[in-house]
Amino acid sequence: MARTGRPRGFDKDQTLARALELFWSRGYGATSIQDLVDALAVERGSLYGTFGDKRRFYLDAVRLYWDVYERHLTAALDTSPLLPALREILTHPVRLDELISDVGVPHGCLVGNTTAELVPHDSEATEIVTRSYRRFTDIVTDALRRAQAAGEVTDDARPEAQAQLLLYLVQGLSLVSRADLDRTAALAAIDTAIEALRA
Amino acid sequence: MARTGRPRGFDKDQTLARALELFWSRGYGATSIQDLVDALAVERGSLYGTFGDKRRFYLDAVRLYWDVYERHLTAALDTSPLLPALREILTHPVRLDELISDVGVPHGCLVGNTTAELVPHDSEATEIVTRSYRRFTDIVTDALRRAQAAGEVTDDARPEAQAQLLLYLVQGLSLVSRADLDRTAALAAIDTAIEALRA
DNA sequence: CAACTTCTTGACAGGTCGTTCAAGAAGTCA
DNA sequence: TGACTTCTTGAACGACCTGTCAAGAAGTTG
Repeated sequence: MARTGRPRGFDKDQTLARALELFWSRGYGATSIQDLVDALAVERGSLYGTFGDKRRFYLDAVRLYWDVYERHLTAALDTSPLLPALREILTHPVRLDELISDVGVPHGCLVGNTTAELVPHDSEATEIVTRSYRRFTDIVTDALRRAQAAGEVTDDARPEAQAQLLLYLVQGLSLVSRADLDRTAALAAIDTAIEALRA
Repeated sequence: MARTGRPRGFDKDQTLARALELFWSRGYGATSIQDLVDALAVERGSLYGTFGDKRRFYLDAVRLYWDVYERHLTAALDTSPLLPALREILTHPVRLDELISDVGVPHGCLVGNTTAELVPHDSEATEIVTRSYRRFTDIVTDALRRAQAAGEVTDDARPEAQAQLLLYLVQGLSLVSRADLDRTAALAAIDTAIEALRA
């Protein structure tokens, strides 16, 4: 049963991806529907018809953000030795190629930004970010467990605790780098953390 | 030269402190002037007359927050051995007594929240949070330098890098704990970090 | 072709927001 | 007391915001 009626004049996935960029750099509250209409070249009614209200639109963007990130994370950590890959993941927020806004400053992690702005008073947002954090620690814990077994990573601490620490590190780094992107200091801190994990 | 005219009917400092609480738990955008009027029992005109506009009011609250925190930090780290005191500082965001909103969830660090919501598009906010981060790392660096000299903390890494790492850790912890306050996991991660610092 | 369905457009409604202001209240000072 | 200064009060303003909707446009189907 093919869809009948007038076809959409824009690509839904691509529009969501571009909305994600906007939400990411400006935040939820500071991004108005009018901003989206202007940036996406899609009229209000079409946005509402396609994505529902603003909150749903935003949460869909956050979900998309996390899905992409999780795929990247899983793929990157499926390797040995682990520590170089881990270092790569941690330095992600301070690299300028992928995570930069037009003013030349990284805009952090969208999940973290959502945590600051919508959690805990928005329960659906809380659920999304909580699940994202859990998945991060699960994926990293698995990788660390393998690396401990291989003798690459110290077993002075449990992999769960190490993974939780790395979650805090990457979130803190993402946040602080919005204000104060000192790449040298950031890389030195990351290297310190990586070295502390070495067996 | 004594001030003439009708005296203020409320305490300025105390009102700012209570506004800080509100801004802290709800964020800048989600706290309306009406919310402040209701919570502080001070009419709009008086707030504007005393504190200027909303943004100035908020930034003053952030400055107050940081001043209090910095005094606490400096005093707490002026001790030996350092690591127990450092552990105390790091666990601060997950303790419920001082940093909890009415729904029983910590609301993070106001400086970090400001970073997520107002940085980088508000230059004055950016300046405040950047300075706060710098002061944190300066204070912690000094303490670590002393503790390295005393043989308590490892000198495998430079104290600057260790301090930067601790900044990321405490900011990440504050943020993530808003969504997912697993005290056991948080404490295990903190202990892992502290042990990695031990000589 | 005509009937039908869906998408697009942009004006509009209704609410909330930050901010201002004029009039009255409550002090100080001479 | 009267002049002066500052604070308080709450109504009002204009801007902006999210969300809706009716009319037209553009496809599909038979």
